[in-house]
Amino acid sequence: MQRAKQQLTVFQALDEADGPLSARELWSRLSGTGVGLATVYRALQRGVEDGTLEAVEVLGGGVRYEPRSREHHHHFLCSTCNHAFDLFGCVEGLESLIPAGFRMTGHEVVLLGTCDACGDAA
Amino acid sequence: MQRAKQQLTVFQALDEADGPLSARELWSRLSGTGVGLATVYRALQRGVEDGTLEAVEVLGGGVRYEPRSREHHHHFLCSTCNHAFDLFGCVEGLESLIPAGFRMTGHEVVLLGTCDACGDAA
DNA sequence: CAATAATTGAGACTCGATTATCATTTCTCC
DNA sequence: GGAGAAATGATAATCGAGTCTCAATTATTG
Repeated sequence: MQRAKQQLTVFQALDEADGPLSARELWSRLSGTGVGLATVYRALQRGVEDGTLEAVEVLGGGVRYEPRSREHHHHFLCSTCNHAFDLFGCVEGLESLIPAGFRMTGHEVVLLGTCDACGDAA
Repeated sequence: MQRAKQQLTVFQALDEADGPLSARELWSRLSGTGVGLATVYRALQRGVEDGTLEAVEVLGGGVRYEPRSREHHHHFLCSTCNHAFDLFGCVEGLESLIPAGFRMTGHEVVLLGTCDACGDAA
């Protein structure tokens, strides 16, 4: 076995998610599998080390993780359920914001609002 | 006196800053004034309650605060000095990112890179 | 199957951010 | 100036996220 069984479970859960997940979110999705929180953290740490996972910080939810295989994208944070969803596409006009003398190496865009499910419920 | 003296000092420091500051950043700028960390937190909390301050989360630095009086803007986070700078202007194409059924109420844009001072030093 | 190495879950532990406590100082209003 | 209320600074207490430890389980190799 190349890789430990429980850690594989963690990676699968992340692959199936519609957005980046925090360690706790991931763990709660794995309740029932008996996977321990420590194992979730171990899997995440290892994934980041191998380069298969990426740690992203969306907003107010600490660090979340997602497979690095995904294309460049941004996130939508639902202020009701606090879940981060992947978005596709990007924005324009970033360069015009950069002050003189500054060098930009990356950018993050987060949209805030309510997701489909939470909007319906309201 | 409408407002306590030390708390005023805190508000002034925030007004003079070129970007949002965390409680610690603010406190370290006030070293020499004898203002205690607890007072910084008290001032920030009160400012948010009155609506004169806004708590913003940029990235990886926890919560930072800035006067609510500022125009709509975004931030540049220097990955070297970890300071957040205010940017002016905004981006285009946000609406096209929103998935069907989602409602957007706000957005955040953060540029990452190195600031003028840190770029020169390198 | 035996010996060995890797993985695992539970819980203790650490660390930093924030809040609460409390004795002291400073205002405010007479 | 004096009484009472608000503010202050130091520090203890709290809280959550993440890490570490360790005994038990599971895989690997022969």
